[in-house]
Amino acid sequence: MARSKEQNERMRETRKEKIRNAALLQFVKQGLSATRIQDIATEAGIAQGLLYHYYPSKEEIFVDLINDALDKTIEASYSVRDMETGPGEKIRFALERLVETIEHSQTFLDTCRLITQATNSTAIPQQAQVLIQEKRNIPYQVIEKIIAAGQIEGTIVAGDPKMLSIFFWTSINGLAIYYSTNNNREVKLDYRVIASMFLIKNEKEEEGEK
Amino acid sequence: MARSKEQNERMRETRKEKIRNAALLQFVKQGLSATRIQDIATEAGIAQGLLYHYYPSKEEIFVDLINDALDKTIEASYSVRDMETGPGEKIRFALERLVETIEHSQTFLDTCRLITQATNSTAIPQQAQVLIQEKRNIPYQVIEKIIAAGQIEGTIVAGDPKMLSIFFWTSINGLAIYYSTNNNREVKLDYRVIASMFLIKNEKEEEGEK
DNA sequence: TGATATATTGAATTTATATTCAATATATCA
DNA sequence: TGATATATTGAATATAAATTCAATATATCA
Repeated sequence: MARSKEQNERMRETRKEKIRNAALLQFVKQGLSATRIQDIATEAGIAQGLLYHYYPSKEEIFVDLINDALDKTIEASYSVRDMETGPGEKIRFALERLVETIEHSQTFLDTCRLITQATNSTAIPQQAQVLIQEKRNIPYQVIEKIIAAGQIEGTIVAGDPKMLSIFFWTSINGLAIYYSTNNNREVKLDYRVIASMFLIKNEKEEEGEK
Repeated sequence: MARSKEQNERMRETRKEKIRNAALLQFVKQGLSATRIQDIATEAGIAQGLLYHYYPSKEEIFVDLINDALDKTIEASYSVRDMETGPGEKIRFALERLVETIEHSQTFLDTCRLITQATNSTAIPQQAQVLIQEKRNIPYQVIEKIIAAGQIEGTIVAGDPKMLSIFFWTSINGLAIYYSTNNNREVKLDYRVIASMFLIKNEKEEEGEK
């Protein structure tokens, strides 16, 4: 016998992650189809042959990445849902954090780009399509419920919660997509502009700003 | 001599347009790289060989399509700029029309998707990259100016006009991208939700709605 | 240290797609 | 109608990328 089983497993997983990171970079820049195995291998600093010891194809890497990306957005929406505050404050806080994240986290932008890319293409693996089908709507549903609760609470504007949830996520996603190619450091984003679509204006707070 | 020159030119242009339409459909569904010449030819109902009589490559078609798409969005923003109303009303009207168009025009959704795809990929022809560089920001600048004028007029909220213009277009684009794969007919979109990010609330109008 | 399992490479092969091209069809005008 | 230019096809060829594989390197444990 040579190496211990667990040690091997760990090394293997580390290397796979290195490959996934390299692939993510390339997929986000070029898209799945335009990315060649060679591109991923070069980015990861390995020979293309080695890649096949870890993944049978670039499509399999894509499936792993899409799964991770979808889980991340679902987790983020759950952490908002589980906050110990009222629904209005949840929406305010979530938008504040999301806008901040768009400005500062390249990983978040990559995640948004990958999901948008996958959602808008039929040229992706069957497995990825299934994952999107299963998971994509969860964040929309989570926000929809918070908005409905906020309307009862009296802190969120009237209107179909489904529609408001669509506006919530499409604004954030549109912004992330834009920022991923225009890292516009001259402009500081104010999340309260987006928040004003959802939150009923509080007279006192408005006074405070002036 | 066989056929008249002009007649030939017209026929040629008609056929080229048929090919462009087929290519647009495929590019929007699969992206540039995943679309094969054969896909476009089949969609257009011709043999692949014939395609080369009209375009030297799929990349050339893509450049034509991107140019058209960019010109369309620029034209749309100019028509808003040239309206005979105050800036606040321009923004309100533009959003009303844009949301309506998202709900009803597949062509508009395709245009948004194509531009987003091109803007978010380095795997597109050099020429397309140049066109995007040159033309992409024009609609942002047009809306920025209207917003700045609206702030002076007193109908548009305070805040960096550049930032507000980014929120304007990224919200619309995010919505269009979402709608192009989720033609959610159960939900009727209300443009006033987006408008509330930009327009100062008019007490009288609000009363009217209740 | 040597036996063994796994990692790693890059060239050889396979497969997919783009591109060319010879053959044929069709439309127009004299 | 026949001469001519252009349209059209699909098979032949070229090109690019994916995949395999034999050769070699490296790490671990007895």
